[in-house]
Amino acid sequence: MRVEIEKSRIILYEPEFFNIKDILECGQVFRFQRRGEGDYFVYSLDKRAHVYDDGGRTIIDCGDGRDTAYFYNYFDLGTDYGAVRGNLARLSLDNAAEHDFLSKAMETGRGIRILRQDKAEVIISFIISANNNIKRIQGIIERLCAAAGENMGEYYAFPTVSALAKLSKKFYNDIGAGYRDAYLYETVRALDRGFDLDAVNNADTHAAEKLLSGLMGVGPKVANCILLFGFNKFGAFPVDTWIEKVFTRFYGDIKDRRRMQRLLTDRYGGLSGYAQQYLFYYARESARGKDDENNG
DNA sequence: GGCCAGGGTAGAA
DNA sequence: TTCTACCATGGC
Repeated sequence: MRVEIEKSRIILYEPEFFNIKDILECGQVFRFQRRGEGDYFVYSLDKRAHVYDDGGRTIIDCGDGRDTAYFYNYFDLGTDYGAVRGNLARLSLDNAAEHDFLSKAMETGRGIRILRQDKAEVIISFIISANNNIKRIQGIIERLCAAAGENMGEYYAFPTVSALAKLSKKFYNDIGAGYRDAYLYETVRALDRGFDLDAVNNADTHAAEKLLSGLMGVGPKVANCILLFGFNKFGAFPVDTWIEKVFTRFYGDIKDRRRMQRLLTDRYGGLSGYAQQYLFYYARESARGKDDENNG
């Protein structure tokens, strides 16, 4: 993929492993808006990019040019996904059924890239995500931004940690967070008091998971999401209800999520996070397909 | 209208 | 260390 960087735009020519729908709708990020086919706004912290397909090109319009480098890093444009996918495919060769399934998943999610998101934004977002559905998660985050984020004119920024720390537990309840209100209230205060994100960053995946678990509302699954999407530790493998469904197809007798995670990370090692995203997206998209069949 | 959603916590065993 | 009850809310 040829990447051309202008002042305020990044242009991708014939992108084989960049598809904005796959990237945004694979569940790693909640702040985006679909404008049409292959045409999205995506928001990160106080920034916004307009990403759209234009013939054989994809344009990433970063606004006024201040944020071009930010979004180059955000979309992780330096990583060679061809190489990642090749290596990943080899890791499941000893299990034909799983290999076949992962191959289909990688084809369905051909354009997925794992974003490099802001750590605090990911922590807050995935605490909200627990035992929740994506539509509702998006609504809660939207109300959070509108109420506590800076007004950027056409949209609201994600609130800063210090702004969040001024909010009451009742506030989180009022925006619809349900019983996660206390988790958000406590964790925001911990972050504001200087919870050591660098220590998490410098730790290996397992130690980092333990550190994050010290935050209220962060259990094994949410911690792995934070590690993958916020710290880009690719040895992480979040096991959620969708991964559970996939897993049961191949290892039906194992019910425990921690054991599933261990088995999968043993197989996929430092590429676990990539495998997880392909599998999650494929599982969800297939379920959507079935719904469409049932409804029509 | 009941089941489910990118589960976690606290307390018990 | 593992098991269980409980948790708010809205999408579908």
